[in-house]
Amino acid sequence: MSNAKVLPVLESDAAPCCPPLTERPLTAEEAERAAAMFKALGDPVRLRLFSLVASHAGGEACVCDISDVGVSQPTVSHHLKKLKEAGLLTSERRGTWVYYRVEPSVLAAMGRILAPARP
Amino acid sequence: MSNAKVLPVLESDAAPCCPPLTERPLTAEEAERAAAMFKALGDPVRLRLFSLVASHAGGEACVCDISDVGVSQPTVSHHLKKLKEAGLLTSERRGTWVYYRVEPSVLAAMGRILAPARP
DNA sequence: CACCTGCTTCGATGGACGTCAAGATAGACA
DNA sequence: TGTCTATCTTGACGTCCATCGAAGCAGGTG
Repeated sequence: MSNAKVLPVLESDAAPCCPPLTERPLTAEEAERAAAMFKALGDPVRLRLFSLVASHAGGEACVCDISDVGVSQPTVSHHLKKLKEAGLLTSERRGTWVYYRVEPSVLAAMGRILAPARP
Repeated sequence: MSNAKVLPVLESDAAPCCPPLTERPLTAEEAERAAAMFKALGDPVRLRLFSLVASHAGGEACVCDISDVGVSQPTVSHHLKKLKEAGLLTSERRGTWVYYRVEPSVLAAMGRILAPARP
């Protein structure tokens, strides 16, 4: 199942990152890139924020929708910035509120990296 | 050593940790468990070690096969222990050498979490 | 039995990270 | 235009983590 629809939206480390972990040993450079994405999801608050945005209707959510993750709003903003820097989210200001959206290509790339050897 | 620190990821390989991120917002408990696995792969050295074991013939490799990741051997052992605590690897001593093997169920669970939305 | 090799554990250090409080900025409404 | 709400940024603090050197333990080999 080759879903090779890679959007060239992101400038840096996005979709064509790495082969599946079960295929070949990653090089140091590949591991650095992939580990940055995994590290972005390695925090419970960030993972929860990401799932909140990813599961929202239309794939986008504003900060006003996320206010019950257990941390203060500046911390939420900080984590959203981290996710945006990792290429997992994109932000857009529509008037008063800022909407965050998931980057489906990056999600697919991470899933491909974790694909088991024999599907 | 004490087995009391093993994360509840491996309690039963039939129970996946969490639903896909794109389906529902994760609860705090689910996010805690899933983030522990992602954090284990959030380090370049660990990710490289994991891919070395996962891509090895038969899905197992001994520490003697991994000696070019750029860190000292104690550090390699430290990271392998972390991966083992996260439930991603299992170790077995066969004579002189210790062999590490991947846990395919956990790999599949992580891939399922990252599965893109399937319309 | 003694030595040697391979792997783990211990203690310490330096850097990175998560968290919050306070200030700054952008848009909306009267 | 002025003010108010909502969000982002900055600075600081405490904690966790990766890394290393040295010591400890297990197993094989002479």
